[in-house]
Amino acid sequence: MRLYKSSEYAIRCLVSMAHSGGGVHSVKSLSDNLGIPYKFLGRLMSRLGSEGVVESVKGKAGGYRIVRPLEDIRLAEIVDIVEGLESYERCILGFDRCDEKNPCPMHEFWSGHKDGILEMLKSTTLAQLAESEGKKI
Amino acid sequence: MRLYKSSEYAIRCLVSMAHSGGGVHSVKSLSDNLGIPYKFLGRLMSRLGSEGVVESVKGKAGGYRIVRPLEDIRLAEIVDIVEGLESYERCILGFDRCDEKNPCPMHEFWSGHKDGILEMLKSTTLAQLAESEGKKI
DNA sequence: GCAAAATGCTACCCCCGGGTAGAATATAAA
DNA sequence: TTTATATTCTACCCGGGGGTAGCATTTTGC
Ligand code: SF4
Ligand code: SF4
Repeated sequence: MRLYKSSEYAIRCLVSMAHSGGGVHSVKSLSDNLGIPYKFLGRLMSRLGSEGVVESVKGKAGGYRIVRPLEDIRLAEIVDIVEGLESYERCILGFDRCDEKNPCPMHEFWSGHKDGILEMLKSTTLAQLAESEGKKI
Repeated sequence: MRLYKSSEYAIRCLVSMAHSGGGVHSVKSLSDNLGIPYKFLGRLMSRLGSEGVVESVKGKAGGYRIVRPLEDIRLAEIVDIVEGLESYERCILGFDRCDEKNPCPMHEFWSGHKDGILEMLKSTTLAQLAESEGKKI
């Protein structure tokens, strides 16, 4: 019942970058500041780069930079890239092919929360998260 | 963002047993009816037996039987036995030591849903789930 | 008593998320 | 041009959830 660590890392990383302006951040500095394993974060950022969320700057003083507008990057997109959204679109019990006509006994208890969480991921943008100055990342 | 398969199996299995009366159910029949791997379910039921949720009946025509009152068995207890509740008591981002004074930027978005889900697990009993006749398990 | 049918137990296997290591490559600064 | 600093790529290890196999044990029904 939690995001994969990769998703957590990606979100914290992007929020941190957005928070401190649109400059270039090296994986090394991000790794140190956020306490994320260096090599692991490197591979993760590379992935986000190939998906067009960030842009890589090679060579000395290089790193990664967010290119798209912050208002345009939603949590759901990040989670989808890193771990996929399948788990968030179906039920906590993992059943396939569920609808209102053929629910399991838990449906009425679970359905609302599931939809709420997915909606939260889909509606929250990096811009919103970056606004919260002073809060921990 | 879902229960472990073990938790799903345990819940479906217990609901099925509760649904069809308080008799003895063999692992074989449960495995066939619910489509759960036989050996895997056997080990899982053994676990539930040692935790006092069900009782094992050995020998021919043996199996497992729910002993405690259905109103007394809550989903949270089952999940706790099978996979632990730690993941449901902390946040979707996996941070430690969070409080209202030192929130991360996602807190206001996430906190309500997290509490709601845990509360749902804690308040839902097997008796409630067993009531829903005709619904799929 | 004996065989059938059930649980109980141990030892494996596979997959994948998480993490590490190292070398190759690119590039800006000195 | 050299060098330091960065990304990039591949390969590997580890732990745990999920799953399988086999055999021992228990007890009922014949
Ligand atoms: S709670 Fe609803 S969505 Fe989940 S398995 Fe049951 S019927 Fe399907
Ligand atoms: S959302 Fe709240 S509980 Fe979760 S990491 Fe942020 S501050 Fe902590």
